[in-house]
Amino acid sequence: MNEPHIYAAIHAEVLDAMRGLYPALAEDSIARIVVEPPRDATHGDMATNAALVSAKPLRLAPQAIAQALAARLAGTATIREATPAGPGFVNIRLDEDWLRSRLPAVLLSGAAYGEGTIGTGKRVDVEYVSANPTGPMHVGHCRGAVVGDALANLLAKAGFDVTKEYYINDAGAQVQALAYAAYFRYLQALGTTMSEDEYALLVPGGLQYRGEYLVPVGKALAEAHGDAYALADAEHGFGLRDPGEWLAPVRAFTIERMMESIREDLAALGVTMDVFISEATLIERDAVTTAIATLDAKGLVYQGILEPPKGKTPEDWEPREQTLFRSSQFGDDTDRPLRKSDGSGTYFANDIANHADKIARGFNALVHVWGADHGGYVKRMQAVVKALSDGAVTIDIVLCQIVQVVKNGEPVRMSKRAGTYVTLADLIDEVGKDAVRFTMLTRKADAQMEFDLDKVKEQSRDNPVFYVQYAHARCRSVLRQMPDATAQSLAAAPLDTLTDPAELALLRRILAFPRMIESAAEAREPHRVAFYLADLASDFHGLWNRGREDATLRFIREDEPAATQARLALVAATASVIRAGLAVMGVTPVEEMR
RNA sequence: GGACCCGUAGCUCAGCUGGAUAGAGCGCUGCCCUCCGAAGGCAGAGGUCGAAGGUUCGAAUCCUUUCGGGUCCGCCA
Repeated sequence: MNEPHIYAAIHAEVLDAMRGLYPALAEDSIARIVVEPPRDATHGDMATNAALVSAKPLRLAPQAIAQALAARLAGTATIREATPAGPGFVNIRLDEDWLRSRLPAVLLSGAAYGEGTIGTGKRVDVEYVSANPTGPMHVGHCRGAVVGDALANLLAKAGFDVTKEYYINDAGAQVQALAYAAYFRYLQALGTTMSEDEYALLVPGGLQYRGEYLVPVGKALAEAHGDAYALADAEHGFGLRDPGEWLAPVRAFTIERMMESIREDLAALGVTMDVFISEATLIERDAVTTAIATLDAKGLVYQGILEPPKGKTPEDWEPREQTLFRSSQFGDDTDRPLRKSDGSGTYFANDIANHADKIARGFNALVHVWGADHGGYVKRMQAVVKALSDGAVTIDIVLCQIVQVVKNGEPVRMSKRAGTYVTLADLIDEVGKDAVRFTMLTRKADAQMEFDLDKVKEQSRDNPVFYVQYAHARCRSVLRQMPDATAQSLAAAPLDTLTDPAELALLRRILAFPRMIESAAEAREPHRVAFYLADLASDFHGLWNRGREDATLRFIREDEPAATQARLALVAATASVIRAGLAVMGVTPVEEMR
């Protein structure tokens, strides 16, 4: 069990002090007290708003409370100095001995450092990727995959019991069209002379998926079933047999193959799912009907007619009575249809079943990572979860904005026809899995991103992938020179020689890691890990560079074995924290730069 | 027409859920390598946080309006 991190420790001290000073202070005011790093580091290590938030309930001047609080906090073993400031802040300067004393625990906990407790006892389901199984994954899926995976890792790090989930859209018209496309490749494998365009005229919706990736599927079908699914045809050799005789098995076979390739792509990206949920299976289990019935029992389903969409009304719009869900009662703009005119469930209805299933599986919190094009879907899904769980289950939806791939300063156009379609596998081949993952996390999810293929491979200060990896490699290179130093031996080293501002800055950064994990998890923002690591790397490189001008600041000094041990402890802790952070991001640390 | 996301230094972006004099990298300017850790280092300039109102002790952050950019918008998934 980790001891509380430094912010939690000081927060507890501040609360104690406030309770001691003002026994009458209500708990809801106490709950608003925070301890944070001040924006300006010259103000100290931490600052608290305790006086500001309790001034009104106590009917006292904030400055007076700040005075009293500062007096009470100063001079403990942890706090060297507490001073009232500004409108009523109390600035806190930590005792440096205390800070140094926290380092051994970092070394000893190793990869576990930063594990938090905010998620303890909570089960969270993170659903991401969920690409339709109609073809290979492309860069458009990539950001969601990385963000979702890192977010899941982050939540696990913060103490949640996490399930990584992939929802397979294997029920609708898209996979039907996919099956027809695979069937064409099957006929080709048998030797049909029919052209794509001829075939397109024979099947509903035409030939929608013309990619080469279905060729092996067609071959496999031919190997497995011979010509049993085809019809001898004088003109082309082989032609279309009644779909009733082959469509279902061909569809199942093709989806299975597509999912295999998706799993491979994900594995190349370092993503492994815990659970795959099939939309078709939910329908077979009658989960959709059941879920709608549940909503109906709550009085949230009715027959009604929707207003036409505002603005551009579709040509063929006509008012129609439909089965609707009252999502507008939960903040959605309008109610939403549950059944198509043929009586089958809409995609939305199926997704309601999916969420009812999640809730039934006992999750306390649901998280989705979606592309920006699903933005319009957010409110209705939140409405569903609120309605089904009576507000007991939380749902957070992280929207990832578009990624623009740039090469040689030119945007790469995404076009299947022009052959400039960038698959995920291509991207990984080009820059490597680690660079892809790290780079995808160097923007917050809701900002658009440019993925510059050249920049990502660049070895310079402004490429954070390189910069962070380089810091780790430098740490490892120093440690390799002192092979006797282990985490255990370094954890026992006296640290009182660590007094240089650059050393202390690095130490403070290391000690801030658990708090960063906590707040990033709470905000569902994995990109913060990347920014933290860049800052940590910057502190480390800064210290390294100091050693260039001032030889007494080098890590290894033959004449000063004690100081060397202390610095190695700092270096080992730095490497350890970088590894812990990269682990959350799903990036493999490097031992040396090449 | 409506919904959602973004708008912060010349450029690319952070800003820890409302805190103090708004930060980083790149670029720019000026210094620093015959050698010792320069794929670099140090210092400096650069901002009415798109605009206008509002909420309060306090706003880049919350609300309203508005201007740009993006993603979408009834039985598609």
